Amino acid sequence: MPRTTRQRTAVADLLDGVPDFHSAQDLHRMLHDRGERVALATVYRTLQVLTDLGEVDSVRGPDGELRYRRCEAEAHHHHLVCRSCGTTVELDAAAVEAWAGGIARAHGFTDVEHTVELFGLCARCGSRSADAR
Amino acid sequence: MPRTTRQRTAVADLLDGVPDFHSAQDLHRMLHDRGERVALATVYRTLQVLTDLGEVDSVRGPDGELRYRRCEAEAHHHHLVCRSCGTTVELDAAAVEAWAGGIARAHGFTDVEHTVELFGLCARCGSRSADAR
DNA sequence: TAGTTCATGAGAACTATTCTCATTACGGAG
DNA sequence: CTCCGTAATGAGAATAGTTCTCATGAACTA
Repeated sequence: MPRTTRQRTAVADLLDGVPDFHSAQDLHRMLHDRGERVALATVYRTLQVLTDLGEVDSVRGPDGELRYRRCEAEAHHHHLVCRSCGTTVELDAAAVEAWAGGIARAHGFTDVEHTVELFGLCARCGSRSADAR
Repeated sequence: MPRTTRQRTAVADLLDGVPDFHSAQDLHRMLHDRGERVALATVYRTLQVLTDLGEVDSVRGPDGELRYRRCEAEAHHHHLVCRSCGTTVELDAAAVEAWAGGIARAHGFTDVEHTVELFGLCARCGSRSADAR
């Protein structure tokens, strides 16, 4: 029985407005910049709740930090994230799903979940950093 | 110019003796139990060095903790890890590699790296937990 | 409107990992 | 075989992200 609070709403609204993945800390900063007063711990709690409800999507970046985003596709899916600017492409990876399931079954594993995330430099960031070098 | 020290050797030997993935903390504990006196920081440093040398393999578990293991396959590969007992199967995922590369290219991404890990319950642990319920 | 209970805020607490820096000890040169 | 320069170590402090505690505040419900 989740309760509708000002903070909960603020976080949800924020997520509706920003594309791509952001860390809890980032989101907290954004809320603060918007003038919303929400404690960091509350942001974490809310993100957890939303994730449990399946309304938010989370991935762990290469540095181990969790990043969240309003989930757009309904089904299970994966991401291609720009390491530099955070731009995200949602992938429908039926091929990978099938592969993962098959492999797991072949090895006698059950109750399988998988992590598949791609990180790279998007076209824009890629050309920019090429200049820098 | 890496230097061969008692600690380095101890960690390498330990890794040779244990299959499956273990956290740095676990490895440190094991060393301690073996009577080897190696500082935790040194374990971390050594694992980093070995990882850079490609002699050790690391994956980030669902909890975000890094787990290490002596790398068996030479090339880049992925894992199927039992959530319960840690048993690991090394996967040669040429199919996934190709898929990842293709997807990334299709979206204009470069310098792509990917994370693909499967977690589940191995045959043994699966049947055991079925009893428990 | 009153009361119950879930949610919040603030900061402490935790966990994993990295860093600092004084001290130790490889390993090549002589 | 010893001497030395320098990389490696130990111990604990420092970081970063995240979770927990607990007193206080605000949503629903009757």
